[in-house]
Amino acid sequence: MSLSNDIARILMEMLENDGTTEIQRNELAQTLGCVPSQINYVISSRFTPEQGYIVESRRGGGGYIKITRVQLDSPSLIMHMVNHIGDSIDYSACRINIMNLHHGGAINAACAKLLLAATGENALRNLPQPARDKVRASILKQMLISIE
Amino acid sequence: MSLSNDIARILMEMLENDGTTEIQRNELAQTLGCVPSQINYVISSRFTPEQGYIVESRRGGGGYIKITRVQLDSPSLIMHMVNHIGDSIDYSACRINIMNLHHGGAINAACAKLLLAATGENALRNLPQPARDKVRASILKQMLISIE
DNA sequence: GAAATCAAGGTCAAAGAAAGTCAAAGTCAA
DNA sequence: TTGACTTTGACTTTCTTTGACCTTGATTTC
Repeated sequence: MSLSNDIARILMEMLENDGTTEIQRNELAQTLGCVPSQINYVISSRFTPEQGYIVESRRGGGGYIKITRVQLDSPSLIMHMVNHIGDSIDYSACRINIMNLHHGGAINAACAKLLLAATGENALRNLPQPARDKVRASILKQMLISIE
Repeated sequence: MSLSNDIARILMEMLENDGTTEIQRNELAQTLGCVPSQINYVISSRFTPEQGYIVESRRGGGGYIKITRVQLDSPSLIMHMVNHIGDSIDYSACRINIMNLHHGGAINAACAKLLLAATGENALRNLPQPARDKVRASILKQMLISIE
């Protein structure tokens, strides 16, 4: 199998315990005998919000990469939505989706308000159009995945 | 873990009691086995006014460094922050501000998580740099305004 | 009492230690 | 044989560590 798949499998195993893991990129690359940026490739291709992961990192001395699997408890409306957003979404579709989540009981009113504010036309006003809907999709996904 | 994080943790512990502590820089550096200016680095990167600390010091014989956690008050803190964000903000300043609101009791944990997700580097990844920090500022303000 | 000395803390820039980005080159299946 | 996915490595950015030198306040000396 491919190197990327191996790395992905290893990361999955690390996540098995409590759904979270913290690695040193260079160290892991060393033990796997690959180039460090390969780790980034694996993460960006297989540990995305769509696949239910949150990734945080820090550079410099003592730096790290932390991966967290979100626990999809119920047949979650939220994950379903994350997977249907695609890489671009306009304001009205976004709004409708957020409302649906709210009415479906997946998110409360306060949360819905924040989602609407973050993805609204005002917030993204200074972006020209192809970019605006892309960023909106990205923000929406990151926010949804962060809701537990 | 990094030396700086250790020092920060130790200082936090010292603050736990009554929110204030007074250290001798050289002495602390000695017991930690680090160079004295490292203490300054930790303080200037993690105990700033932005993060809710006041630092006072005195040189010369009997010198000291005193750190005080400032008591953050009302949710009008939110409006104050909105007014001081400006039209551009980088990720680390943004994160510090959000944490600050959270620790000050102006927003709860769920809300803080959403703010962090919406303004994080992952969410804004596909924007090039001057735009990224501008959009971040815009999103942050819209979200904060929507809260109260 | 002024000058010298000692005892702190402050500043800054260079070097080091991570992680991130990007594009070129390789692979492989349809 | 083209297009998607992988692999690699050069270069960038961010955060940390270190040390040489500076400033300030207290104490001692003359």
